[in-house]
Amino acid sequence: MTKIDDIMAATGFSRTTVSKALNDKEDISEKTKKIIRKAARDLNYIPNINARNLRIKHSRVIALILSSPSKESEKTNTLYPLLMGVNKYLSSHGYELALYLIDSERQTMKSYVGFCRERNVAGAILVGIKTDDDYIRQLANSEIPYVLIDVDIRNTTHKSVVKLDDVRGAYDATAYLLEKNHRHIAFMNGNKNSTVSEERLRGYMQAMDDYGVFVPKSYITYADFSEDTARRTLKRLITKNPGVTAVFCASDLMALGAMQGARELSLTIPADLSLIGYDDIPIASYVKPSLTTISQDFHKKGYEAAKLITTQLDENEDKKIVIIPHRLIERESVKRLEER
Amino acid sequence: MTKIDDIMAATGFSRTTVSKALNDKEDISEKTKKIIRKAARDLNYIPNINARNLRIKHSRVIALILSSPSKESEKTNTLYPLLMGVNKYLSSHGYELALYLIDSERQTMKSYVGFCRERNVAGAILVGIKTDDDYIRQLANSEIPYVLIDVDIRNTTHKSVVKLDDVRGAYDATAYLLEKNHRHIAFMNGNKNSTVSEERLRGYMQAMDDYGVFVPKSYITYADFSEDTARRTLKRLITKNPGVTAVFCASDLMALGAMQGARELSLTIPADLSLIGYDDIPIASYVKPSLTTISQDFHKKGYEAAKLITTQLDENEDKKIVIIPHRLIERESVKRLEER
DNA sequence: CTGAAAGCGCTTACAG
DNA sequence: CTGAAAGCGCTTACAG
Repeated sequence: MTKIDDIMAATGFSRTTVSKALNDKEDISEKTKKIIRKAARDLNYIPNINARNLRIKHSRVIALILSSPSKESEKTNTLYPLLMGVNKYLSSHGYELALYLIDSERQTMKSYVGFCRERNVAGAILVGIKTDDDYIRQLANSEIPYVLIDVDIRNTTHKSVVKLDDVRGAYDATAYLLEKNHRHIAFMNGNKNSTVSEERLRGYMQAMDDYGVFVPKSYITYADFSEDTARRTLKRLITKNPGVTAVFCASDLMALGAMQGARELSLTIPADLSLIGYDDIPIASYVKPSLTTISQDFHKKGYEAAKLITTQLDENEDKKIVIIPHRLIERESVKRLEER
Repeated sequence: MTKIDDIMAATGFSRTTVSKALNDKEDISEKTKKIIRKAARDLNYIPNINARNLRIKHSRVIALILSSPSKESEKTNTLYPLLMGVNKYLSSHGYELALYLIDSERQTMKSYVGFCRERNVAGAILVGIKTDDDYIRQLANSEIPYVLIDVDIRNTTHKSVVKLDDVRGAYDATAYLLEKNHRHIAFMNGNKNSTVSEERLRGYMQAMDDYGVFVPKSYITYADFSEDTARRTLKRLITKNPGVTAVFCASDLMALGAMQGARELSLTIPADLSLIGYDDIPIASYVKPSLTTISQDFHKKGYEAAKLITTQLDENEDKKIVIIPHRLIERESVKRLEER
């Protein structure tokens, strides 16, 4: 492994000059830089990042902290494009990525903060953490800059978040159903401790309210973003409320479970029951009937989060909230009802 | 940030002793270790990995090098479970992961070797690299230990590989079709420069041969693992060979494309044409008709690759080839033909 | 525009 | 069982 001293020996310049030339500093003449760069190339020089980071006392690495129930995320595949988005921005802006996957078996894992400190990360991106997560508070209280994806820590105005306008997204989904003349619209939500679920509930309620439709308490259910829970929840919901003509599910995976549950009740979709999802995962367009849903751009989410954290670091930009646009994808799972 | 010197000051022990105690070396008394560990905890000590790696001149980081045409892999979602598998093994064995995603726009990227050298990685896992890839040779010629997933470098016996028995997998798929009395079985392969494609072709040919079925040249097509190419390829294939009753596709994604192509030809699956895939991606069980396929365990692939590279590193174990089992999943896309 | 020197936080051969 | 000292490969204030 060649190091700076080898280039120093080869060119006759001092260690200082070699280092500065390699880093393209202003106070080195072009001529010198050329000589040194050539020598570096000839000697196949590759800088030692550990030494560099140790010396400058910070690094250009961003931690991406993913908390994912693995089984589910293998089906939804939302994290992979997100990861690609983060990587795309980072790798083209001289940053590195440190992945921290939170396993279901949490015990082996150090805290995020420990992970970040150990490797001197410059900043962190947190995704899919529940609002009641303990570590998230730790990070918020540490000196490590971070941006949140889809989460929102309460009682703190000083933060950066990348998210959808989930109130609006849920509103759009519900309004779509209402426009198709559905009135008995149930809502299958995810998890009470998740920011997106809270917002989607608000959007649903608001749309129903705007259309002057009363929402019975029993229309609102929670299935924890799980496919199988959704299947069982749907059966219970419809059995208790046979009048329901449409269900808005807060995720496509739950909509898939609901589809299965409906099948088990011998209900045809959309003839007997209309379904609308959220996310637009790949499976959504392949199921029969294909799933009408609110589409979101996971790649962009990751990309924007990476951009946000790095510009905050590099340009000392202020913390802010970035909204990723969503859009309704009309497919086959919703039926228009006759006006009464 | 507390460092070793702070613990040294707090406990009165030397830097050497503190370091050794923290690393649980044998030649430090239990009593001393206890004192030092407590101080470390109290002071919230977190070791600086950069300093450590710099000093020991190697690291416990494994590079995972993924080359993925992003659009396709968002649908197949095979890389995410693989990543989880790698991470699971590594994180529970004191190793770290450095992700290197090869973008379609290659130009910005350094070579793998450069990436690995820069951060002093202990070893690398390469997945999905074509056999004609240039960088792969570079790595093979470097001193960096590596294991390959699904690829096989020719003319080198000294290597570690994690893969399926793809000859057998393809054989099983083809034999299944033959057992269902199909005789006009076409094969839609991936890419000529991929190890898996070569093996799957061999398996297909071998099965056809074992059953004494002649294979016309025009039955063998290549669709580059792309869904849309598969769609077009199937239409061309069937138009040219209307006698074909079944197609074995070397990936589920291609089978999905073939399904679409068949639909465009007004062919019903499996009534008019039987289809079998490879991989068992999540979508396979959700399409209508659901896809009969060869299932592989991507999580295990990653896990085993990580295990292989680290045991080679730690225990100086020999290079070897690990075979991940496959299994045929019977679903709805294949029809049994009447015996003639 | 260039160079000598110090130091980032750790580990480890060596001596006792 | 413990410690003093050197050094991993870099960057950067400082001096010239």
